[in-house]
Amino acid sequence: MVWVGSTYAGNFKMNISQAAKFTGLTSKTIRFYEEKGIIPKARRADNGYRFYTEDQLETLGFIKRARGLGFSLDECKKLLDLQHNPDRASAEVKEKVQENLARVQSQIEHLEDIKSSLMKMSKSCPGNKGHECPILDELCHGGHTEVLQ
Amino acid sequence: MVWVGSTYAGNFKMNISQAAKFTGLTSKTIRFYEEKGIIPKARRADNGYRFYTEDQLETLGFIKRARGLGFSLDECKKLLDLQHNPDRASAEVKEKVQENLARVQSQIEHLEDIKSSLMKMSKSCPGNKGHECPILDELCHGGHTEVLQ
DNA sequence: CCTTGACCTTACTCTAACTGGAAGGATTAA
DNA sequence: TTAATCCTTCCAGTTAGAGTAAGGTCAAGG
Repeated sequence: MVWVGSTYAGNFKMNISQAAKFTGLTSKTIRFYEEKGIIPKARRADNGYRFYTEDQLETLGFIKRARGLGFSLDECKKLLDLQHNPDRASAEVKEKVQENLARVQSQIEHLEDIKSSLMKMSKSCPGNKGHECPILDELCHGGHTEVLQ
Repeated sequence: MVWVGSTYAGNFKMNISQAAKFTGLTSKTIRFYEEKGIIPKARRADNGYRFYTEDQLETLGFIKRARGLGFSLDECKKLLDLQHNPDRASAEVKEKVQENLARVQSQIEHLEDIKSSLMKMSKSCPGNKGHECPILDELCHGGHTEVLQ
């Protein structure tokens, strides 16, 4: 068998920790993806160890990048399915991206609301050794800087 | 016993679903907070039902509002402890708020990075019936719009 | 040949903050 | 009486892994 770095006959195999290092995932995470059916079951060497070829590494990298863009594992799976489907339309992919974009945008807006409430609170509080605290007062009795859920 | 709305002798009692309606929580959530030790165990009526007095309702409202501002349950507990501690300094409370603010801010920044990557991707894709898809290409092979973790 | 350390395997538990459901008892209205 | 709606407890599931334990494998050094 040919391992890392070598390019014998254009193919190579990595064991799980090498694949982890290569993709930026952890061994645990790779096994977890397999168990959850996000990726197909890895092939095994004679000793029972998993090994990964170029294609599998590409798939793992795909997931790593999609996760980094805020896609759920479920969505990663759907994106992978589109990637492996030659009859896909780019519109389907774009739609997933835009759904995600909308969700990210609404999370940002929610956090911005929270941020402005927290800033108001922070400004209202002397932040000294005294016991009086407008922050606690507001948390206790409610106020108009409250964030609507 | 005097129930909702009534103010007999300045005290009243609510059962769990009334307390839930009043605070905007759910009965399940209130029980959960009790089980987790975020709030003290509720007193029980003769039939075993929990009931809540004005003070308890205030505490529940406190948590509801603090949660809405992005504090974890653990932090809510700490804020409640400060609220019940007459020797607190407002500086301690303000510190919690500022920690939370910093976390919220960094979440916003992370999401903004993701958002801009997603927008670039979306623009690069024709979004038609064709199979060619720059989004999938980038997820597959990595690109410079990648979000650094 | 033996040991040591670094791998690999599976299987189990834990996290946050709930939500949903099942099974059984209590209360209330018709 | 009966039905609907409460209440109780307990158990399982959610997301995306991380942590730990017990045991098998492998390569290097003495």
